[in-house]
Amino acid sequence: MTADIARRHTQQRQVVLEELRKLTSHPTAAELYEIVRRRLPNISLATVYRNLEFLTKMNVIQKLETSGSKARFDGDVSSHYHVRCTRCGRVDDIHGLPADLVGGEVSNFTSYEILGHRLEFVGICPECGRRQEEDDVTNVS
Amino acid sequence: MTADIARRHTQQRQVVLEELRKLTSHPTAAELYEIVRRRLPNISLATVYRNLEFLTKMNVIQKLETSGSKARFDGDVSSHYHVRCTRCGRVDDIHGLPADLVGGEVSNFTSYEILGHRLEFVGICPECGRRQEEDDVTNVS
DNA sequence: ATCTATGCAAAGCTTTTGCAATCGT
DNA sequence: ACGATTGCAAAAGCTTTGCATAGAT
Repeated sequence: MTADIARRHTQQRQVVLEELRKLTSHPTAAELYEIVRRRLPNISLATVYRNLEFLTKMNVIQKLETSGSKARFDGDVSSHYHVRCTRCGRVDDIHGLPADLVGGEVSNFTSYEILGHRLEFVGICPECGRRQEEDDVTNVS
Repeated sequence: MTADIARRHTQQRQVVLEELRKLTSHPTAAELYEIVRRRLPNISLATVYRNLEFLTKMNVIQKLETSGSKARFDGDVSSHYHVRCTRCGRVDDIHGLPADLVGGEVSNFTSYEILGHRLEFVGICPECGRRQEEDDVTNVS
């Protein structure tokens, strides 16, 4: 059932995929490039972009383009939602939440043929929340 | 309750707002620029961007940045969801759907402090759907 | 041998910014 | 008069693309 991952099985494509799968941080192309570079110092950013696009089309990874100016990538293609921190931009998975959170009643309110939806939560990550509290204490004057 | 729209009440800002409010098409900055240009031929794209940003901050309009590479703008700030056509990129409002479609149960599944969510539906707009059917007929060979 | 994939550099596209001039108050 | 706003052009930031070379099957 797994899509065949590559027409040409190159080291670059393999390493891009492996490193992405090691991460739960949903990196941008540039972030992943820096990581992959530790194993393949001569790889180019363009190759990372091309492989990320290719793997997305093959449905081996997924591209998260809900908001923000940079696309982020997720090595986990199972359907799940994400939270984005409004302070630091970090993106995390939300596990356990039903993937069909948004019902089919939508079709009654539009003339579009609904194929799906994109949902992303926004909030403050624990780290930024903690930093906030520290600042609050520090700023008492 | 309306935020005061402008510190300086310029013609450019006024026309940008008026033209945006006439549209239900959620134009991009460049699209709106072309429209505004019909009334103010010398306006610059930068001014359109600056005013869209300003009006967004004033909460007079809203910026839709759910997906796609270009931001789109909505002269209607009431909270409502949108559908995006995967074929032509067009974005329409969905009216009548409860704005709190996505429940608060989310907090049980993440350590983030949840502030809100971005939800956008994707599908095929009536026009593209019709075009599809025509093509299907045409392509019978 | 063939044809995809890569690296590099350049280009593309959307958005932002520096600056001097202009306009609103 | 003062300072926000404008127009222009340049810059910035992310992503894509052309092209010759290298590499996979």
